[in-house]
Amino acid sequence: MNRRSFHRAPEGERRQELIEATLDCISEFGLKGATVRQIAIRAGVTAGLVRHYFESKDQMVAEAYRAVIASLTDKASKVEGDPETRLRDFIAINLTEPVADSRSISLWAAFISQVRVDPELAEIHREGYLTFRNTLQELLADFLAAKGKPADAETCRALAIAINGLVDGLWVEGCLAGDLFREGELVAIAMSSVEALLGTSIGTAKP
Amino acid sequence: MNRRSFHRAPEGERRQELIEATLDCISEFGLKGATVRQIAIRAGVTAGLVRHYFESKDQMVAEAYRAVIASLTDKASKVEGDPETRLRDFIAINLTEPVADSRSISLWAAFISQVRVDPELAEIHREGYLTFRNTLQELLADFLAAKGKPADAETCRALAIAINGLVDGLWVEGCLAGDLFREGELVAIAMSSVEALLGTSIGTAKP
DNA sequence: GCCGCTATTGTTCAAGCGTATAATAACAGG
DNA sequence: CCTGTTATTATACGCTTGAACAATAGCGGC
Repeated sequence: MNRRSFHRAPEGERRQELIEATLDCISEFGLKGATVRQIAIRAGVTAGLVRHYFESKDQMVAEAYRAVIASLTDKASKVEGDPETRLRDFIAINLTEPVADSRSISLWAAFISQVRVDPELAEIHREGYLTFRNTLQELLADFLAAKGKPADAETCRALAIAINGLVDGLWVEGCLAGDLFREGELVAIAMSSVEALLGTSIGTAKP
Repeated sequence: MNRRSFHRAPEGERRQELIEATLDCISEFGLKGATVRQIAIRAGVTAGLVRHYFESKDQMVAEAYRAVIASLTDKASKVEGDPETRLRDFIAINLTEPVADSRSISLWAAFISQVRVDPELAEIHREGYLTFRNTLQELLADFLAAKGKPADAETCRALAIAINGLVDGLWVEGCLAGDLFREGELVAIAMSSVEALLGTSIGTAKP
């Protein structure tokens, strides 16, 4: 019986490949369909190797969750330009691909459904949520200041909670039923809604 | 070896008990922790009985999902009174217990994570979502008409999408991190946000 | 060019899974 | 009180799972 040939992956690369394969399996087959064997097949290795890189399957899943959070928040946290542009980009990024697609929400939901079961996942979630909301809150404070609008901390907090909710909710709607909306419709609705909430144009008015 | 005594449950009751036990297990242990044996223990019966009531475990899970959707939408769809009161109650119901709690979102997320895997669950979800949004859209149309505000179908559609997103998003925030908000804070934020979106008071102004 | 290290393979194991089936306890009707 | 029906239990089966382990192939240092 011939042992199949194999090549050694460069430092750290295998780890990343395994995490990516884990996410592929979770999004395609669900959490319970993401078995060690299935993940190994997807990554093009054998099951035994998983245990060489991760102490347990649970640990690998937790790391995979961190990767999901990062992929969902990285781009939006790096917006640049003047406050108005940053706010607009923040909203648009979160409601268009690749952040808003069915794979993303499958992964997000799979992990959210486990936060009650696994305290480590709960901690990862809370940290990601607060980071996201605080980014938004600073964005809003900068924007309102630039517009010469009064914006005490309490007002900014309430607006950040509301707009965070709005964006998250529209993100869910779009991910789950993208075909029910016209191209760009969700982004347009989000923009005009945020304008209504802030009582100010954010530069999206039609000519 | 003594066979344990048992009693026959009234017609249909067992079915309901099994579905409830299924939901308990999913919320406590996750989808993969909700095994036939665990569910049977929770329901106080033996595993074999499950197959007497359901053709397969998958079928039972699908029925359990229907029960979740119903529990999340039933109360809000039965609001009564004048349009303003109905709109206010609709919002408040969705953002307070028992609709908004950590068990609800665990269940919701567990099923959402499977809509890509199981077409039957996807169908159940879509139906529930559209029903919910249409209820809200009619609520808005009635409310705006009562206020003497112009409200063509397209405007109502956009408002329903936005407010649905807002309520869903705040629901998620509240379910996952209820301790980060003050008592009634999310409802208050939702009310003032909806007022801003509609450009009208909905009777929540402070004296 | 050999040697040691380790990344990778292939195999095995006990536990738990969903399902199938036979035995039996409870109940309804005559 | 007996009898037929069926809801329920108990047990078994084949399969998959996460994990453990020994064997080995590839690679860096000498």
